Amino acid sequence: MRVDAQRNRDRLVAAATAVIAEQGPAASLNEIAQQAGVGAGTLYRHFPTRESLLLEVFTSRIETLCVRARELAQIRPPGDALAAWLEAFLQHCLTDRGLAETVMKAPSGSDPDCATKLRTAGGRLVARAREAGTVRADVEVEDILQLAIGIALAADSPARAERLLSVALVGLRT
Amino acid sequence: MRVDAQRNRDRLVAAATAVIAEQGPAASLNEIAQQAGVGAGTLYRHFPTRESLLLEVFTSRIETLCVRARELAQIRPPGDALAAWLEAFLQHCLTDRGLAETVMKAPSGSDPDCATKLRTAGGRLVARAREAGTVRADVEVEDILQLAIGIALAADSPARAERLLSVALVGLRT
DNA sequence: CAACAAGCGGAGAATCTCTCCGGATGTTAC
DNA sequence: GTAACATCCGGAGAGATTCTCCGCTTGTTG
Repeated sequence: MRVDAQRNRDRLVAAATAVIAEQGPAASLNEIAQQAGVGAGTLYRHFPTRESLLLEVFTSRIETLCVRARELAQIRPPGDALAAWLEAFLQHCLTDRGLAETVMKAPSGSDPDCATKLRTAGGRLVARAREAGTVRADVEVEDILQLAIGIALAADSPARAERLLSVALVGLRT
Repeated sequence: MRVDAQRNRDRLVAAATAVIAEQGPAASLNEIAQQAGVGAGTLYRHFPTRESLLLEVFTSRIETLCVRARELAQIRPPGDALAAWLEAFLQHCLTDRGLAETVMKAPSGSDPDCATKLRTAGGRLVARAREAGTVRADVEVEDILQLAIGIALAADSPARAERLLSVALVGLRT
């Protein structure tokens, strides 16, 4: 990749991060391009869809969560680790409005595919908890993630989101 | 209200119902107005926001659910009635893409305020179940509705949605 | 049936997404 | 260094959409 292309890409992600933090994930792509000092065409060349841009913006969050999953797996028993990780995931979703939606709608075939990484990281925790007999065996990995995403999407306050997650966790236990 | 105004309103709702069934809840309002044989201004006079139109479109669904809540309250024990009603709610959300979102975002102050009716109807079932000691006492009415809405929003298939609801119901029991 | 109020329509302003291609700018081979 | 090439850029503009505004039409009422 040419250096100017890389620089523009970086600028776009930085501008998108700022604008989205301010206006939410439905912010104008035009404005993002302008803020980045770049033409609209450049934006669309680097990020063909809005989702691909959002995914890039949320990359650092997602990777933080992946790391957290590994940490928790080491310092906590399976059941606790899963619960703590879901809570962290929820926290991030509530902070960055749009993260949950982005992860939900993410296509599974894109290249950096952060959403898939997140699923894998969470999946390990779930698998471990299931082997340890802490969570129901008839529940798939994807179930648990979707439940967390749904809670993040529908809850109208952080307090409620946490309560709903705790309810869901009770339901997940054996 | 003048009779022509009423007629136009009816036409708009009919057209919106058809177009939304075909294109989803993000359908063009222009097209809905055109389909109704009415100017765009007329649409916006009757329904200032997209949400208000969607709410009207989903009115019959919502009222069906309110009726169902009353029926279930009579023929089933409290816990079962609530579970069955939530399942019915989920069914409707999965059928009419956009119902869940509409109910979620509905302003609580509008006049026919179907969303509030739905909350009241569901609320009675929840209250009854709580009095009977079937559901946890520390869970509010709104919690349960938001949980169901979240599941409807995030689930990627009807089968998964039902499984998630069953998990949630376990968590809600005392 | 006149006078008034209520409602209508659709042109148009403002905004947004997304495309296209002439021209500018890195990169590479010599 | 520089010529030749591939890559990338910019932003005008097409097309779509939301929403407003106001002159004109149509019901309603006494």
